[in-house]
Amino acid sequence: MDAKNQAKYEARAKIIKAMAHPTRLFIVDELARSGRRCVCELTEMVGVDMSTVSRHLAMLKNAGIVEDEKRGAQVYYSLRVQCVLDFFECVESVMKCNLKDQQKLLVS
Amino acid sequence: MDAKNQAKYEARAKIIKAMAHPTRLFIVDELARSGRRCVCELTEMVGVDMSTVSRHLAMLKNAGIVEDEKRGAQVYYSLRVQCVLDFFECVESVMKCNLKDQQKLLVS
DNA sequence: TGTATATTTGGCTAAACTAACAAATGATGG
DNA sequence: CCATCATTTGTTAGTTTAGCCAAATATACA
Repeated sequence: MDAKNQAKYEARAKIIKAMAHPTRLFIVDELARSGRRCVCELTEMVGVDMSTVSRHLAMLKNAGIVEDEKRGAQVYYSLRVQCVLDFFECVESVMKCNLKDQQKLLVS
Repeated sequence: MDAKNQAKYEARAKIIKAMAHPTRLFIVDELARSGRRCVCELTEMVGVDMSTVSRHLAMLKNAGIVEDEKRGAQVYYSLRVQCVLDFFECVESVMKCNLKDQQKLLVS
């Protein structure tokens, strides 16, 4: 793999990596469901320190997955690209496929 | 987030994490393009030790993204689920979106 | 102005993770 | 038996990072 390709796949991996954490997945899922949430709301839902949630959101923003909008004292986050939901769909089908194979093993 | 949800998002994250590496992304891309590749072919393309490639493939297999088939001395890998290509498509559109925003910053 | 709330950031620690190579082990084919 | 292909083990070194606390910043409201 040459340097150019290396850089290309590193850039892609960076974006995917931003999704590869349970808390951030939850946040993305919640934003997809509700459209928009402020940090304090997400903090309560997730149940960790607000500074931690803020960091997770900064990662998602840095990757270009979410965007923020200041409204008074609150900062509201929302999805910047809708297609991230395809991620979930695909992950679900992989999991279903894994489950099916495990059942096959049990039967035989 | 309760324990049940925690487990749910951890399982999802595990699958996404398996894709969050440039070499593994390259491999998935290559398998999507060519349909099937043995370890030795991939090793030459990637340009790292064969044992390293084998490990990457084991991770992808463990996540349920690829499957293997033994043919004589070689082991051929192929995609188990086609929808992973949606990942790429989405990542591309996120990157395009990022680029567009950067250009806006330059103009203003 | 002063206080409370919301958010980000710096500092820090512990920990997990992981990629990579080398070497040993297994399996297959000639 | 030897060569090739592949996996596994051991190891190292490096990165990463998630989490909390505390400090800094920003806004709203009394």
